[in-house]
Amino acid sequence: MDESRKALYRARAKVLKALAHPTRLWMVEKLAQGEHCVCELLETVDADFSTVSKHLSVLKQAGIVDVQKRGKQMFYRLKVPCVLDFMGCIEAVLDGTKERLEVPGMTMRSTACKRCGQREKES
Amino acid sequence: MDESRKALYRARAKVLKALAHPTRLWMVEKLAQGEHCVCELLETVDADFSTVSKHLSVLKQAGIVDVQKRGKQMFYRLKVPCVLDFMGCIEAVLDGTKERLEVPGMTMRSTACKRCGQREKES
DNA sequence: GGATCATTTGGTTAATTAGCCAAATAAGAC
DNA sequence: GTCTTATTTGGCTAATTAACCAAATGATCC
Repeated sequence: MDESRKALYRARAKVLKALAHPTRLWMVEKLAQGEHCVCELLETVDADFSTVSKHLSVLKQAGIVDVQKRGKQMFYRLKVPCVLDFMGCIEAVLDGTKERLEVPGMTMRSTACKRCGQREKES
Repeated sequence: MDESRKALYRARAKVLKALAHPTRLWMVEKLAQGEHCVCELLETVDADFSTVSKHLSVLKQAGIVDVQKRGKQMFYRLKVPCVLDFMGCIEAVLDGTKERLEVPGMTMRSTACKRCGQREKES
């Protein structure tokens, strides 16, 4: 794998990592309903002001949310709403069985793996 | 937010966290093409055998992949293929502009936030 | 049985992340 | 200008995670 490809996967992982926190997931759903200032989010979250602010900055850095200053307040909004679509699949993972349908003839494949040489090398 | 709701968000975050690593993302795509044993994945990854194994176990624990032992080998396969659908949206996040279309009338909202009391409390 | 191959587990260290507190900014309000 | 109010930044500590190495397991082969 070349370096630019690695960089791509690193970048993708970073976006997922930004989402991969319960509080941030909650905030994303909240922001999906419309923009909110930090103090509004704070109310629903039971954490320190600075903690909430840092979570938001993680989401902003990742490019998931947007922020706009108006008066004394910072208004955050969901910039890329398609992240909400992840939830359905995540639920499927959690259910753990939804996609389990074993296709009976498809399970067997080669058993060769002496130093893994006997199988086709894919990209 | 009640405890069971918190638990839900924690569970969802855990699934995302399992995906949120460049090597694991790569493996998921690889496994989307069909099952692979650990040594095959190892070849494409440039990491220690035990590191690869641990990454796979994170994915398995999260419920994203499945494993089946045949002979000496462990064959991993993607259990919930819909996680691949995340990539399109992740790319949109990375592009950072795709979904930016400002709806002009929608930006303004209340400016009231004295201790955040003046705005409706949503769930 | 012993040897070998494929993989996992345990231990260690370094790096990253989450949380809180306190201090710093920044924009009004007075 | 000073005084709030809203938010961010800078430590700090505790917890989690990633990587490697070495040892352990488990299956097959002889």
